[in-house]
Amino acid sequence: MNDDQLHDMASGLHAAAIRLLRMVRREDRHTGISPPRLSALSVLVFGGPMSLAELATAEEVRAPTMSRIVEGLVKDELATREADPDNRRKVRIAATEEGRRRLEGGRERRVRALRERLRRLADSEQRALARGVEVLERAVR
Amino acid sequence: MNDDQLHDMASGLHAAAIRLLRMVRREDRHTGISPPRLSALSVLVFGGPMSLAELATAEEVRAPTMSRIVEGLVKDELATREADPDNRRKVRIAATEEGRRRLEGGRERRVRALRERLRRLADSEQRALARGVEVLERAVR
DNA sequence: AACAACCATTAGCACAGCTAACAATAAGGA
DNA sequence: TCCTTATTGTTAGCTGTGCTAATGGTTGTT
Repeated sequence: MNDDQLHDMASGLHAAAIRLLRMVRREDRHTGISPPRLSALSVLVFGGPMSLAELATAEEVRAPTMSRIVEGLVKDELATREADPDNRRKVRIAATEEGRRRLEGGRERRVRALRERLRRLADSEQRALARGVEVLERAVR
Repeated sequence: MNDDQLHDMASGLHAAAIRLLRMVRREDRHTGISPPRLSALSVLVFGGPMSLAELATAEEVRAPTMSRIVEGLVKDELATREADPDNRRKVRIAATEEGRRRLEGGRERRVRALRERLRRLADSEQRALARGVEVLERAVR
C-alpha cells in the first residue's frame, strides 16, 4: 500500500480505537476503582510484581504521580508494597488476590460489551475483522 | 463465529486498542493542550458548535466538569462561548481557527506515528488490516 | 401570575498530573 | 576506609479534572 492509503487507514483506525475505548470504558464504573488506579493495577496483574520506576514508565507517568496511585491501591488492599530485599532503595509492588479479582471482573465486563457489538456483524465481516485484529496485535507490540 | 471466538477476538482487539492509543498519545505533548481539553476540542472541531450539555454528554463527563474545561479552552483562545440567541439559557461553544489548527496538527502527528508502525507490515498484512478497519469503523459507530 | 423544568455556573471536595527538594541507599574512586 | 556521586522513592506544593450539591437565570405550563 502507498503512503496515502496507509495514512487513511491509520486515520480510520485511530478514530475507531478512540470510539471503541470510550464505549467500553463506561463499564468501569462498576469496579469502584478510578481509571488511573485501574490501569496501574492492570499492569501489575499482567506484568507481575515490579518497582515503582518500572510501573511509572509503563504508565507513562512520573514517579511522584505513581507513588500516590500505589498509595491508593495499597490503602484499598488491591496491591502490596514492600522493600526489595536485594536493593533496599527499591520497592516491590504487587497486585493482591482481591486486586486481581476486581480487575478481571472489570476487564470481563469491557470485553463482553465489545463482544455484543461484534456479534451484530455478518459472519464474513467477523472473519475479516478477526484477521485484521491478528495483524494489529503484532503491529502495536 | 461462535461466542468463544467472538470473546477472544474482542479481548485481543481491546488490548490492541489500549496499546495503540497509549502509543500515539505521546505525540500530544507537542500541542501544549491537556488531554481533556484536546478531546473536547476534537468534538467541537468534528461535530461543530454545540451547547455545554451536548459537549458534556459527548465526553461522558458532568456539566460542571465540562464548564471548566471550556473555560480553559476559551482562556487560551482555542474556543469561543456565547449565549444562544434562541434560548438564552444555553451557550453556544465553538472552536476557533487557532483551535482547529492546533487540534489538526496534533491529530496529524498521531496519525503519522501510527502510519509509520503500519508501514512495517507486509503488504498482505496491510490489506488484511485495511479490510478489518472498515468493518471496525461500522461496528463502533 | 405562580410554579415547575431546564441550563449553566459556583462552591467545595478528592484525586491525578507535574517540578523541585529531600532522605535513604548503593556504587565507586581517592 | 571515607568521601563523593548516582539511584530510588517520597514529600511538598502547585494546577487541572472529576464528582455532588446548591444557586441564578431563563423558559414553559397551568
